[in-house]
Parts: sequence; C-alpha cells; structure tokens
Amino acid sequence: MDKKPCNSEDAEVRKGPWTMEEDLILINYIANHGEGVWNSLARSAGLKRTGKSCRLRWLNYLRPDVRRGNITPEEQLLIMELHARWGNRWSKIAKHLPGRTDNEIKNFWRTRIQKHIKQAEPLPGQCSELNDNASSSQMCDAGDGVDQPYSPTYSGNLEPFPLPLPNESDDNFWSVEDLWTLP
DNA sequence: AAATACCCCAACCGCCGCATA
DNA sequence: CTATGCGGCGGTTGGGGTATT
Repeated sequence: MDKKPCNSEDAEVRKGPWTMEEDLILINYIANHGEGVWNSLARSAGLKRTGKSCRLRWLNYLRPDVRRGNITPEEQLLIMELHARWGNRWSKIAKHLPGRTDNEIKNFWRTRIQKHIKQAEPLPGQCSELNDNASSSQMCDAGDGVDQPYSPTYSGNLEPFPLPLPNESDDNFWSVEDLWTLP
C-alpha cells in the first residue's frame, strides 16, 4: 500500500509527482510536435494530466534550457535588484535570468533571501519588509520597463550573501539530464 | 540510535487577462 | 456584445531530506 498513488487507470486526472515515464512521454511529444495547446497536448500525448500540469512540468523542469540549483552570486544580485524594482513579479524577473524559472526564483526568494533579510533586520515596530503579499502586487505594477520607486527594506544594501552549495546526489531520482540523454 | 525540528523544492490551486467563437 | 476556453501568474501547501538534540 505504498506505491500505488491511485492505480485507477481510468482516473481522469493524475496529480502529484511526475514519474520518469510521464516525463519521457511529455518530452518526446513536444520534441515531435512542439508546444501547442496544452490541454489537447496532454490528451494527445496520452498523459492523464491537466494541460496546466504539463505546462508547469515542462517550463519548470523539463525544458532543455532550464538551469537548476546553484544560483550564482550574480544571479542572486540580479534577483534582489529586480525584486527591488518590480516586487513579486517573478515571471518578469525570470525573463532577465536565462534558464531560471519564475517558480525557482520565487522559491529562492522565499527560502533564502527572505529569511536572510528577516535575520539581518529584525525590526518589530516597522511592518517591515517582505512586502511579500499585499503591498507588492499593488504598488509596483504599472508597466513593463518602468522603474517603480519600490523600496524594500534591503534597498541600498544589495549584496549577495554566501549560499550553501547543494550537493547533487540524486541517486534515488532521475535527473533531467538523464532524460535528455536517453536514446 | 532514535526522535524532532527545520529547510528546500516540486506541484497544485485560484484568479486574472486575452483571444476566439 | 457576450460567453467560453486557455494560458499565465502569484500564492500556498505537502513531502522528502538533512541537521540537530
């Protein structure tokens, strides 16, 4: 009773982690037909996933040009700079970081930078920082390329901090490279 | 050696805007 | 002009792994 997510083959929609098989199907299908309408792509490919799920998987993980892990200090700096300018416009920020996805940047921000800021600046009185939720989406919209006077607490203090190096020992899981090197 | 707490990443959900019928 | 569908975005959650006690 462990390795059976559902089993029900007739289940309409599959959820949860992607299997290597599903990844391969998706990669092969896109390699042959290209990206299209995701919903029909999912069906045509024989995947019991929603179009959204397929798109997310492809964009965030399977695409050949996607880089994962090891955010460099330069990238970190850029992220902080762009976030200072645009707030939580992750997709916008991601466009300036080739190979990085909005999801990854978002995760990076929340897990690393946000915490770092919190530690560096424990100001209880000020509603401080992490205009993460409310404010950002309201104040810095306006337009592409328009520099908004968005000033988070770390402004003026943009400098990368040392990041722990993740060891890539994915023995239990396949990596994207594995998938792409398959015949 | 075992248990607990913490951290990180992948994936899902809901909302919004745009395009097409 | 209105309704429907799709894609995209941001926020949130759950699971797995690692570190610490």
